[in-house]
Amino acid sequence: MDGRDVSAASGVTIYEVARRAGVSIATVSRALRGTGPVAGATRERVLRAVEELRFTPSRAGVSLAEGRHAANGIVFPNLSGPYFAEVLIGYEEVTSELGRSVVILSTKGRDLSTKERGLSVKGRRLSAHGPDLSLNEPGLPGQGHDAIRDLVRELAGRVDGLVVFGSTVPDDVIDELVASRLPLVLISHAERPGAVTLRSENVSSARALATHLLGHGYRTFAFLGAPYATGDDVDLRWQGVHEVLGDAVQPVLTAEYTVESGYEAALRLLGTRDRPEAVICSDDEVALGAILAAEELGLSVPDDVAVTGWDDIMAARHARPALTTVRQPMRELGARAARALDELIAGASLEDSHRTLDTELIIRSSCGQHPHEPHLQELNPQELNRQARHAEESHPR
Amino acid sequence: MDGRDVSAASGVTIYEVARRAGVSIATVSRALRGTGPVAGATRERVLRAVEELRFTPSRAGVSLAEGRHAANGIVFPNLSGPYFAEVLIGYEEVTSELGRSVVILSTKGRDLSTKERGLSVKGRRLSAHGPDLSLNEPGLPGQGHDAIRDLVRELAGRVDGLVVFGSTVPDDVIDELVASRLPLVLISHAERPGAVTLRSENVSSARALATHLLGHGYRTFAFLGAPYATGDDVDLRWQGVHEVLGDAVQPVLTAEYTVESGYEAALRLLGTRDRPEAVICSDDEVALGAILAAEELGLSVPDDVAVTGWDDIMAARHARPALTTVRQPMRELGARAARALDELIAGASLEDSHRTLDTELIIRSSCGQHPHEPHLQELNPQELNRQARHAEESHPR
DNA sequence: TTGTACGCGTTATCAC
DNA sequence: GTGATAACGCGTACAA
Repeated sequence: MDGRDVSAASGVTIYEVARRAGVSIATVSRALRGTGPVAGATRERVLRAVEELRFTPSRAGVSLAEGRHAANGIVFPNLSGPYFAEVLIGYEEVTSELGRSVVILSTKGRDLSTKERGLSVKGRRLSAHGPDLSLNEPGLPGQGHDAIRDLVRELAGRVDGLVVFGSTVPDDVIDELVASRLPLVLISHAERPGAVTLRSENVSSARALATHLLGHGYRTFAFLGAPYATGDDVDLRWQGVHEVLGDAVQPVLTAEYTVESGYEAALRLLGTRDRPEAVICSDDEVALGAILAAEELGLSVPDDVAVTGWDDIMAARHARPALTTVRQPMRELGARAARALDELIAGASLEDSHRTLDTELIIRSSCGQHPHEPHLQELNPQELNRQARHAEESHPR
Repeated sequence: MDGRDVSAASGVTIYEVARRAGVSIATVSRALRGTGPVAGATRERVLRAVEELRFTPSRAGVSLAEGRHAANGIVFPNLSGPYFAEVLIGYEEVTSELGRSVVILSTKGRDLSTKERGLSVKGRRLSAHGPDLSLNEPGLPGQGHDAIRDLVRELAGRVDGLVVFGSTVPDDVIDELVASRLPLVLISHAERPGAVTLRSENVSSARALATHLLGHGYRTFAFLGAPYATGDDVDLRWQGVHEVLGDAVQPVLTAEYTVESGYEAALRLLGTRDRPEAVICSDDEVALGAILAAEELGLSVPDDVAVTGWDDIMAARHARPALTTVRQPMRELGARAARALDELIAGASLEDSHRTLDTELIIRSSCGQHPHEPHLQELNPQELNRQARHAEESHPR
C-alpha cells in the first residue's frame, strides 16, 4: 500500500527531472512535448535526466491539466462470437492509431428489464415462446438497469467519447449521456437526436434475401432469432423479410444469438412435420446452429430445408453447406465509429448524422441450387431490379 | 475546443455542489464517499445538490488525489479468433466485478523483430519454410519494437496493473515494467523473476496427446503451427510431442495461427504422396484449416489422415469430423489473471508465483476410431498411466 | 530562452 | 459535525 505513485508506477515526478537537469519544470515540459522553444543544450540535459530517472508523466496529472483523457470507450453486450470482436478490432485499431487508449465495458447478461422482448408485426408484438427468455437471475426489476447506468457513468468519466452498441444501454442512460454533451456514437441503434448513429443496412438487404429465396421456389419460411429492442438490427431484418414474405414467414425466437440457441430452437422447429422450407436466421451463429440441428434430425441442407445467416463471419464460408448470408462490414463499422467519434471530440458538430453502411448478399449453397436470374425476374420483377446485389464467393477484404 | 471538462464531460465540480448545498467541499466529499461523519440533514442537502447538478466526480481529479486509477490493462496480440476473446471475457468479467475499468491494447502485427522464429529441437532451431514469415511491411529493424514499447508505456501510465500475453511485448519492455514495480501478470510467458506468470499446462498434455495417437497406430506425424518465442505455449506443445514421437514427427510452420494459414500449409503438406498419417496442430483454428485442406484434396479425416487441435474452441465440437483437441480453460485463465493482478495491486507479494492450469484431452472423431484402452497400454504403459486424462464430450462449463 | 506561479478537481488531515 | 487547506503531478500564461 505504498501506492501513492500514479505516475506510471515509477513515482518520479517532473520536479525531480527538473532538479536533476538544473532547469524548471516548465522547461522540462516544453522539452518533452515540443511546445515552446528550448535551447539545444538544455534539451539534451533534460532528455538525459528523463532517461536516467525513467520519467513518465503521470497520466492523471496530464489529464487534469490538459482537460482530456486521451482515451475512448466502447460498450458492447459481450465478446462471445465473432461479431462484436470484429467490430472491436476495427475500433481499437483506428482509436489506437489516433493516439488514444481504448476502455471497454461489457454489459453481459445484465438485463435492461424495462424492455419487452418480441418481434414487432405491424405495431403488434409477438411474445416469445420457447425457453424462458429472462436470462438473468430473478431479481428486482430495474436492477440490471441501474447497474449498467453506474458502469456507464464510471466509463463516461474516464474517456473523451463513447461508442455504444444498441440495446446495451437503457435509453434514459443514453439520454443522460447526450445531455452531458459527451461525444457519443451509437452503433445499430435507432436514430436519436443529439447522437451520431451508425449501422449496416438491414431492411433492403433482408428484402433482397427474402426475394432470392422466393426465387428458389420456397413458399414456407421461418425467421429464427432473438430480437431485443425495436429498431435494432434483427428487428429491421425481420421487418424486411416480413415485408416481402408476409404471412408465409413465421417468427421463431431463440434465447440468444448463439450457435447453441439456434441449435435448440431449430431442433424444435424442424422436428415437426410442417416444418418450413427455408429458415432465415437472424445471424450466422444461429444459422450454424440450425444447420447442426438439421443434421441431427437427418435432414439435408439445402435439399430438405434451406438455411440462411447474416454477417458473413469466417465460419460461414467454411460451414457445410457453405452458408448463404448477408455480409456486413464489421471491422469497418468499428473503424468508422472510431473516426466519427474522433471528429466529434475534435469539435465537429456532425450531430444528427446517421450513416448506413452497405451490405452484400452472399449466395452460397445453404439456400439451394442457384436458379437462373431470368427465372427470378418472373416472380418479382421490380423488387429484384431495385435491390438484389449478389456476389459469388468474392473474398472479403 | 471547450473541452476543459474532464469531469465526466459535465463540467460540474465539487465546489459548485458545495456552494449549492451551503457546505464545504470536504463535507460533500465525505457525504458522497461515506468517509467521516456527516449529519443526516446535511447529507440530504448535499445529495440533493448532487442530484440537481448531475455531479460526477472528475475521474482525473480522483485518480490524482487517490493515487490510483481504478483501471487495469491487458495486452494481447489480436482479437481475431476465439482464444484471446475468451480470455478477455474472463478478464473483463472479474476486473469489472472488482470495480475497475479495463483498458485494452492490441499489438496486432507489430513485429517484435529481434526474435528469430522457428521450432526449437534440442537446442537447435529449425527455421521456417513455406511463406515468408515477416508479416509486416518491410522497415527498420526494431521499429515495431519501439512502437510497442511506447504503447505499453502509455498503457502502463493509466492503469494500476497489467496483464500481458507472452510474445506480445519485447522482453526488455517487460523488464522495464517489472523494474517500475507495476503489478504485472504474464500469461503463457516463460517464468520471469519479479513477475507472476500464469498458463495452461502444455508439455504433459502434448505427451498424452501424442501417446494417444500412437495408440491409434499412426507412425508418421506432422506438427503444424507457427511458433514464435521460446517458452510460449506452442513451443511447449511441440516439445511434449517431440519428446514422445521423436523423429517420427516433422515440424511444419504456418504463417499465423489462423484457419487460412492452417489451410494453406496443410494443402502443401497433404498434397504430397508421403504425407503424414496424423497432423498435430498447434491449435484448433489451424486444425480446422487442415481439415478443410484435406477435404479439398479429397482426403478423408480421419481415415486418410488424422487431425488434432488445441484449445477446444466452440467450433471444435461442431466441426466435421468433430475435432480431437486439448481443452484449456480460456475464460478461467483470464479470470485468474485478473484476480492475481488484483492481489498484487492490493499489496500481496506473490511475486515469483507461477501457476499452471490443468487441461483435458478431449477425444473426438478427427483422430480416428477410438481403440480400447488395453490396446494403448501395450504401447507405452508407464506414459499412459501417468498422464492420460480423457473425456468423451463432457460439456465445458 | 527560461522561470514563476496558478489552475485543473479531488482527497484527506487537521483544527475548530 | 464541519471547514480551511495542503497535497497530488502537470501544463501553461505571463513575466523576466
